[in-house]
Amino acid sequence: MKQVRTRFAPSPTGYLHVGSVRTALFAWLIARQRNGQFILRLEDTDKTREVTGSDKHMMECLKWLGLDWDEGPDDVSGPYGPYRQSLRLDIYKEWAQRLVDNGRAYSDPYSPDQVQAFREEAKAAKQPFLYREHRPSNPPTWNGKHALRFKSDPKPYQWHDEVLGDLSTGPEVIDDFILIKSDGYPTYNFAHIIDDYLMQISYVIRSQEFIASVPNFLNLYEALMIERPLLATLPYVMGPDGKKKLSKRDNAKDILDYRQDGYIHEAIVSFLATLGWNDGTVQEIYSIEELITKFQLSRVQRSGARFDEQRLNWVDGYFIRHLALDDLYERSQTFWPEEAKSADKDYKLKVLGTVQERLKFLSELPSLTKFFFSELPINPSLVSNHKLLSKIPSGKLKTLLTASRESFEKSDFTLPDLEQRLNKLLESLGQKPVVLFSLIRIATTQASASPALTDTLAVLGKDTVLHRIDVMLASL
RNA sequence: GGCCCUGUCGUCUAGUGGUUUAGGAUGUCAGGUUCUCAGCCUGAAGAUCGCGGGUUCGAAUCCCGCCGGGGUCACCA
Repeated sequence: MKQVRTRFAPSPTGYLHVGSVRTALFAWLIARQRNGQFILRLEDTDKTREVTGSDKHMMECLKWLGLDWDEGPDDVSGPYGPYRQSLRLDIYKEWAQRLVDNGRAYSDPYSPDQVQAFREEAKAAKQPFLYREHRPSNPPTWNGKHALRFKSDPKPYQWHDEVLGDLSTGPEVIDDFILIKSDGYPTYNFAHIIDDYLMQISYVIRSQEFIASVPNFLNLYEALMIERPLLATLPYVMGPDGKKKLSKRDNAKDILDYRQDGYIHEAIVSFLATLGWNDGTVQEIYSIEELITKFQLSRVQRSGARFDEQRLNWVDGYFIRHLALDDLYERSQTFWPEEAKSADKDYKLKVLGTVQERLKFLSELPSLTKFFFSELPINPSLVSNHKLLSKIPSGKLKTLLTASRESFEKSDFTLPDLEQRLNKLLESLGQKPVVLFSLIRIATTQASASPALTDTLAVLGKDTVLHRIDVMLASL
């Protein structure tokens, strides 16, 4: 059986967003589940759109997600290199020359303005524009100054797509597209065909915008007399409006921004995989290993899926909750609040344990844990805005806090002891938890929300708790 | 305008003629978990399966027509 080889072939014009990464992920999964190779190729044939450094940025993104490639540009390399199209111009010229020699390519004698005039003519007549209707009878010899066009052979096509199923089109969609631009660079339409063939790609997995060009590609494969790979067309990832595909122009985030925000890369992968794919069971969360064994192109959705960041947040929270504490600690290194710099690992681990199930992503860490590391200024509005505490006179609040302090002073600050003391205080002071616990929470954290009170007190420790209650008492 | 793709709860989806009074998840709301936020548990609301015909004892599922959405018709990929 033929070796499975898939590729991801971005144009280095910016960054990778949810849509592009999902395409890469699906291609990577196919390669990994069949012990094949995953190839990274840079399609840098449009020098005007290229963004310096975006190649490195994209590679960094793929690496973060764990989408490693077996062959690719720079230090990775491989037997079919180079893996940057701009370094392969001689190869394209050679293949183009073959087409010229066979009478299947010709020089375009028209200026861009003239072609544009043809196009507008067609548009005015509400007809699709077909260059071949203007095919010159005696084109000049190809000298590298003119664009080189494919001499197409219009005919109907039927083909199978791994995702969309059986597809067909008529001869009216076949046209003489440009192979080599007048600047000497090949077009995508030509270069990717040659490269996929030479790099022995067995599956071309790409997004939907290319579907209309497939018949032309099929025509070119025939003219080149080369075997074509299997084709799989992925639906779009849609933007928030649900109508247009997600694009950099709207609000599509750079995937690396999610790293910045403290998302777990496995969560991004699981979320992306289930955006337009499911295995037919009710499973919602997948490890990378599970995806490798379970993924199937035939179960990829045919319609576009909207990118829902709320769902991503749920998936990410799920992953965070299920991480071993040590693992979570390792991943949280760069997200701690400034005040935590001097804290030791044991203390941080305890703090992390109390907020693990509350985190959606790691950049929430500072706001959730700040009070564990520094004494915050007394905020009177926490009491005055509280629906019950605000109705209690400050003298009474003082009494409650003082009694609590006395009890805490005798505590060993273990969880069972704190719990027992709190229960006794509720009883002896005749207070409801909502009153007493809120008061103690505010006194010790200067926050309206915190982890469970006993956990919070135990982590803060006796000295801190007593001191903060004293400060609070003085302010009442 | 031609061609191609597509259309199930707000969102992601299950579903390929009958076990479906259309299931799950998320999101929303309510109750519970000694207090808050989150989590967890329980429950609720939420889809005339784009619309109209037809086939059939029976259709989200098959056929026809229509409508909506998207893509493409670049010397961009």
